[in-house]
Amino acid sequence: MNEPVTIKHIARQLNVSVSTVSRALKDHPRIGPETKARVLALARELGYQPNVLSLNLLNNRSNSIGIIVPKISYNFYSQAISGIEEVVIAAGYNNMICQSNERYEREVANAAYLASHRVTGLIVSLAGSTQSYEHFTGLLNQGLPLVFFDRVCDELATSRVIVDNQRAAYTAVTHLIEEGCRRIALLAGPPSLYISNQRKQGYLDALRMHAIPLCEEIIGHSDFTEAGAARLTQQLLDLAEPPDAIFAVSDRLAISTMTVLKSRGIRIPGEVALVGFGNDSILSLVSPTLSSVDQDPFEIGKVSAELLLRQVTTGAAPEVRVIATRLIVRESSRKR
Amino acid sequence: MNEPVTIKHIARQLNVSVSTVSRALKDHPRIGPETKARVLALARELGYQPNVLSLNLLNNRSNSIGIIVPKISYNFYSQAISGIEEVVIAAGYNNMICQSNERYEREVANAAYLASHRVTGLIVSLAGSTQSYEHFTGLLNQGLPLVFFDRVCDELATSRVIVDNQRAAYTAVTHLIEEGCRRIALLAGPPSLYISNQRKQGYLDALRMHAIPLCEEIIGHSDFTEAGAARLTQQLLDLAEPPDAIFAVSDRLAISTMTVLKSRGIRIPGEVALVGFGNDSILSLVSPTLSSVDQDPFEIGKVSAELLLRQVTTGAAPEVRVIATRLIVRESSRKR
DNA sequence: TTGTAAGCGTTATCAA
DNA sequence: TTGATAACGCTTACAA
Repeated sequence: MNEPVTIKHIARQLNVSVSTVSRALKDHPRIGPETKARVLALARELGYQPNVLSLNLLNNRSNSIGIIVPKISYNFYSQAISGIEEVVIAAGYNNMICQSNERYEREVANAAYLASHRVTGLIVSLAGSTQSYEHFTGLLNQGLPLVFFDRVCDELATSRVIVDNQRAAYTAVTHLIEEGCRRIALLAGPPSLYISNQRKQGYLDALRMHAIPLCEEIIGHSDFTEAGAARLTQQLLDLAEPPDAIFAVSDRLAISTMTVLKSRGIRIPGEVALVGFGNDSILSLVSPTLSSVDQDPFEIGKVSAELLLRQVTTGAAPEVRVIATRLIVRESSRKR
Repeated sequence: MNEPVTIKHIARQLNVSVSTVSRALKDHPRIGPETKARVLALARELGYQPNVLSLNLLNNRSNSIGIIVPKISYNFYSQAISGIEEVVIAAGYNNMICQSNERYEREVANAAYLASHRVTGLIVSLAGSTQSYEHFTGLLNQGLPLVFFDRVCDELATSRVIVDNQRAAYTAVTHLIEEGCRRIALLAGPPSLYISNQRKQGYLDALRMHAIPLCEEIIGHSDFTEAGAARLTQQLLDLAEPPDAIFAVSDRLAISTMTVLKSRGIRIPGEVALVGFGNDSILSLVSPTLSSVDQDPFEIGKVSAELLLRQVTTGAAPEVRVIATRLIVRESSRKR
């Protein structure tokens, strides 16, 4: 039960003051070379580790970046986190990862937790149920740098890293139209989320551009959960006139949809074509392989971290970055 | 840029001392009801949030549990983390999640980072490359409660949450034998890892029990990466006498193996049967669906957290828990 | 070159 | 019932 070594221990053993020890350890100029050597030697011998808590208290600021994502188990987010991590660690910071589990209350708690730890900045993707942003406005007013990615908040003047959701959705739906689909259902996300609306807008654009009449009954808003997607899919299939294609605004929804389609013996893409969003690594392994919009989550994470660190170190203004997407066509939507 | 409110601000505004404010906020008995009301009112109005850093420094202990896993993107670990989180949050703690990325150096850095934040305890699954444990022995000697799960260290006297790897592997290999396979390859993990050896032992047991001769050339040790598994699979298939089944000690390895088999046009399970370990949610979606050993990662996480918290609160002794597994037979190993 | 002392935000102890 | 003070580990003017 040897308790942690502090500079006090070192000072006492060496019969010098704590400030001398501090200076020796910090490469301070005004210190005798011999004293310095003695301190460093003993510090090493005792396995001295600076107490981060006290340093953070002193600076009123920790050396960590806070990350809040809906769920780390979502492939997209764990990859984005890896991207963030690469940049953050190279810059000498650490990161504190939190998941909201898609719940607003957890997101609020996470934000408070990270703020109370005086993180250097915050990188956030919103929970599906989040509809108000006071838990962030307060922090912004305190001057805490904040970067949203993927599920961003467009009401706050922060950096944002997004893909061109509207264009990507437009491309995906146009692809379905070109494959001959005419009754294309949309499996959307919660209307409260910006990206959800953007993707829906792209869907609407594509229909309009190709003079396909809009039909509200084949547009379903999910809560981004598998269960919700499955329920909506069942409803779509039970319609008098079921769709001949489904565009799901996330891969998890698409997978859930696929499971339902298969369980009802519906051929993909023969009877119903399917396109997802996110290009999860799973998609090329399932059968049929699933078409999707590739978003490069690792890159999105990296850029998010870069924007945040730039804001921290150079005081740069918030910035919006749009990352390129591309449609990956696989079996689930190839009808000819 | 309004800076965080402290008890000093409140004290000054109310013309009382900081200790009075502290007492009011902490429901201390010796405080005038009127003063208390005034303090609470102002604290609420100003949006006072206690400074966690100073509290942690004072107690030399944070209110968080540290978690180190090889990769949060591995389905097994993100689910285990969710299990841990459920218990930890219900008990009023937070958690700090770190990933070693399978690298020993990151694991050491993570351990130091979490220790320096004076986490209440540590829940760890080892990196594939970890072969020495000094980064943990020091912390143990400082009295930091430590629980290993999944990839545990059997050289340290800590709590451990594992499955009966040897028995599970035995069952899986026996299943392959019963399906008629006679030349069963083992795709093992790094020999430095305890679980890797346990699973290998189960494999050996099964062969011996069924009088199947052991053949060293069809036993390959991977580093738990997809690339490594793919390389080993290629080698196995290039043998003069390739295997008629492969038992991979992790689902990621199995998936990688499956990809190679498919790319070479080898029928599963017709020519080569395949069984994985972990029962990743992906397995029922791939084609053919993959047999695997189910480990219940959520439960493993929960139990790990429970053991840790018990140790923290009641000073209970370290304990080893074995979680039940079951073999899930799917298409990839069903030959009749 | 080294030491003293204040301070970061909070709580606990002691005194008033 | 309240206030002053020390302490947690560390850094940094300022003094010596």
